[in-house]
Amino acid sequence: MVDLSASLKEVWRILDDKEREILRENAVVRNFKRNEMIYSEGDAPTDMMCLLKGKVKIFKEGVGGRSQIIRMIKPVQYFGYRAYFAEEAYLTGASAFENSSVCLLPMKIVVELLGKNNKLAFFFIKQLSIDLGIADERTVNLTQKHIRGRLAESLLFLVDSYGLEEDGATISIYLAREDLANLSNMTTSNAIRTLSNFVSERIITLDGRKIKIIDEDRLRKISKLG
Amino acid sequence: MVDLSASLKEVWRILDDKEREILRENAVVRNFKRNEMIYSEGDAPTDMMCLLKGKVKIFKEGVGGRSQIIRMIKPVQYFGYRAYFAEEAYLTGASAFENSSVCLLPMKIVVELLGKNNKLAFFFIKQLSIDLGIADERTVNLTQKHIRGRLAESLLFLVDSYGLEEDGATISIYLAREDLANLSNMTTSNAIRTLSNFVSERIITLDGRKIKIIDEDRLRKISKLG
DNA sequence: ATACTTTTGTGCTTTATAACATGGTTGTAT
DNA sequence: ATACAACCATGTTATAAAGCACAAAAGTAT
Repeated sequence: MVDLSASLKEVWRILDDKEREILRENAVVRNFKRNEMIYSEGDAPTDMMCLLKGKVKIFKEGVGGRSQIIRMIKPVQYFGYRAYFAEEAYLTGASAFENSSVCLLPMKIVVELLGKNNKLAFFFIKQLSIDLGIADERTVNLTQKHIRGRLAESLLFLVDSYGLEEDGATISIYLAREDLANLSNMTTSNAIRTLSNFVSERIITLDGRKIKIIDEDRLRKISKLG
Repeated sequence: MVDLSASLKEVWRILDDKEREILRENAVVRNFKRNEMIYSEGDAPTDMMCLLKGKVKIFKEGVGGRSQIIRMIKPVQYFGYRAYFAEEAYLTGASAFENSSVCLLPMKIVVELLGKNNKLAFFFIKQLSIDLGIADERTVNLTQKHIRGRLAESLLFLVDSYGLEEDGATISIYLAREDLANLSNMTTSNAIRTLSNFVSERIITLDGRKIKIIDEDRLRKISKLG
């Protein structure tokens, strides 16, 4: 898993003083409440976003109202720029898992900077390339692995993305079973069921939405072998 | 569906005479036989490719030897540059469906041009953004639609990508049932079965690997409703 | 505190799809 | 022409996962 939290610093380093000034002048910080939509499928993209604080999910509504979480954002990570570059409306929606602060940068300004600063262009090319790779991997994982493998993978993904609490075992994000299901491409009942199976197998323990990883090796094996 | 066949001309237009000369000097054309691998999962990427003639599939091996076709390339389309930009090994393999001619451009040269020509950078940013959107759509389609929906979608995708023959109905690519299955995320038997169902429902007709679309509207409905 | 909604947990049933088995067909190499 | 391999077709069985029903628990609003 790539540590994308480096990206803010990275971008900042790429820019010169004048460019940083331009960004500062045009950036707006907005706060979003728990479960508030940041943008919706079909919206016209105007701004690029940088998550300063909180947690955000990017998702798509599929057939029959089932929603699929495509990726999850943590501070400090950029998102919401793909659609503008592709000259499309948003194909996904974004909403805040918890109260979040987002910095909005007008894409027009970004494109202007991009036209002058090649390093910034390389930054986006690399980021998009990494994300495309992740998406391709994800397609195969979600379609070919069985339920246990998909859930195990999601748990490991959450650990990679949001880390562990001070105890070194509890995943630092508390998701509803439904979100865990949408992340792992399964029904809520199956997420619940499979979680309890993992508990009986002493792979994890549960305390409400807190998930503690007991046997990470085993989780990795389950994730790998589908 | 985006017509990517415009991309060669597009790129060519972006470049100036000197840049075109550099490309010409460093480009190599290679021919690949039917079913020959162009690159493999795990290889280190060195060149970007442009398909001049033929048909190419990009695929990934999943768990249990099942392979998943990620995308298909037609002339004149670029491919194989993602991994280099992401600074990764190839996550996918590419092989020729039929005898194909591929033009190879060293990525080092491409990156050099990229550093000087911003329009070229924008070209890649846009292309990657479009592909990322397609990948996200695909994830949801492959995971949430039922077999009939997935197969219908694949058939429409093939029509969009490779077009129809002079009769205005026969899809201009002849795939083995297995490839159709790998494209639609199902087993070969189910691809065969579902195709015959479509025949009995007078949605398509079959003649070996030739697939004739009789009722495109119905195919679209099936694809949409999962 | 109370009622009310949402979320979680479990057992049971149904269904979609994979897996398997077998035979026919087509293509290909000798 | 013959043999052999790959591909296609179809029926049967097995199973993973969805769907449904209901109850308990937790969270939220009045």
